[in-house]
Amino acid sequence: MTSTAREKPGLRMADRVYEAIRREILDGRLAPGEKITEAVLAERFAASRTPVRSAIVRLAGDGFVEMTPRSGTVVKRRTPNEVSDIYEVRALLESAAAGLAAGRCDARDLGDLQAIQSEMEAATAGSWQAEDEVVEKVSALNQAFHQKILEASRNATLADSAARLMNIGFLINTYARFSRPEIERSLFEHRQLIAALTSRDPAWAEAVMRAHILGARNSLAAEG
Amino acid sequence: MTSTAREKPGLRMADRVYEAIRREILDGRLAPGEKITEAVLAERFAASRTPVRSAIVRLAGDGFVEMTPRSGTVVKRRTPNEVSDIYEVRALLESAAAGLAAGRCDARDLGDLQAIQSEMEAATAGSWQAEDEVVEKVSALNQAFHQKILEASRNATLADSAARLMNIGFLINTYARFSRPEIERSLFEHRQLIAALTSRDPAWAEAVMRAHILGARNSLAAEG
DNA sequence: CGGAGCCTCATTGGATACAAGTTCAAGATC
DNA sequence: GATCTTGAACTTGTATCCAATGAGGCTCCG
Repeated sequence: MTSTAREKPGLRMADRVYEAIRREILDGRLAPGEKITEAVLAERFAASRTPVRSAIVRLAGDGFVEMTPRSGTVVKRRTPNEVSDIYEVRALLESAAAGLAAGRCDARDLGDLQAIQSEMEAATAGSWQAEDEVVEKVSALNQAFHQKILEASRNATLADSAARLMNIGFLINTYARFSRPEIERSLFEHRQLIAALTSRDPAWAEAVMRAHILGARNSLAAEG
Repeated sequence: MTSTAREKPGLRMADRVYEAIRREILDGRLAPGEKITEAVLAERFAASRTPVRSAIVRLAGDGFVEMTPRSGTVVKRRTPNEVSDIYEVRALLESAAAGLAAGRCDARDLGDLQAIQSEMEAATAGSWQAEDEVVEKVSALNQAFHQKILEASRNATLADSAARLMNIGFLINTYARFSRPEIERSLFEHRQLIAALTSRDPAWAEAVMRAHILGARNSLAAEG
């Protein structure tokens, strides 16, 4: 897996820094184009430059930042075209994953997916929460849903390639992607996806997933 | 780009070490499962542990090695199934790239491809060379050919994802993939690919590329 | 007043020193 | 005899230190 670290969370400073910087980028607290200086981050996380440096190297490998040899590191900018390209490749990979999953998933997978779906619907229905919390929760569950399907494809390489792109894609305008109408659409399409997987229909699953992702791309292009 | 460094090649020790280790893995001089110790590599490359460590972190990100927190690093093993999975995803990505390239490539791209093809045929025809040299040359040209088509797809994300897999895939049994009959088949299919691109036929290009890669997977499974 | 060259300074890259954890083996105990 | 314990050496992870280089500002000249 590319970026899931489930080891004891207090041990490697480099990992904590990696996650922290990644979160700051995803949250927009580190804006695209912004310069990153190792010493500043080191002080912010109460660490030395060594683990910060290691984290930055990893982030560069994941495509979050860009290191230029002796000049410095900046958060990578992405043009609308690049974003569109990312979604295109995601559509390709994840639709293939959905098709495979339709032929390979078991009852447990389907149960997990249904559980995620239920939680997502509950989170959406809960109108007492602040909209920000809803968006955050939905975003996390959405990611879990897609991840689960990738797993169910039983092709680790495919899952990893797609997960990489998912992570990068999520740094763009989460709020536009999860406005209320978008959430409704997402819920509907996820239901379809579960139906397709349950009925073991690869072509259907593939098509729904492709439509799901390309639809997201389109709404992103319209609003972003 | 993931792993192309075209800056002045004497400046960053970390990059030189990265390339060196990567080559050793691709050449099989570092075997899958073998343990990597930073101090050893540091001495071998006349460097300190710092750049070696940086290189290892990058290699882990690229999927060449596996770091376990305080235990050590080993060259990643791949089961035949994983290899098959890699080829499956490559087929998916590169066939899509070929399809896009058919609609987007220009005369310059086609010229470059033709040049690579000619060089490859020349290398094959030259029977005075040692077989090892032929294989090495053909392997490099083959990689260049595929890379060129990825470029011509004009989708950097797609190109990067596929290139990543290509690099990983090439560490497996280069010699089986480039036995004489395989080279002949490769040359033939590359010719078809150029024809499809030249006639701007996306469906054809896509199909040929898919057949090309899945064929390679099959012959690899048969011999490896 | 504007531009080119130099110079200082901030920042990155590498080396070394140190701390902490893991593995492996030898020994003791059941 | 097998297993658990304990200890020592090795290896990784982090901190600090030093060198080298790119960037920005300042001055001097046109």
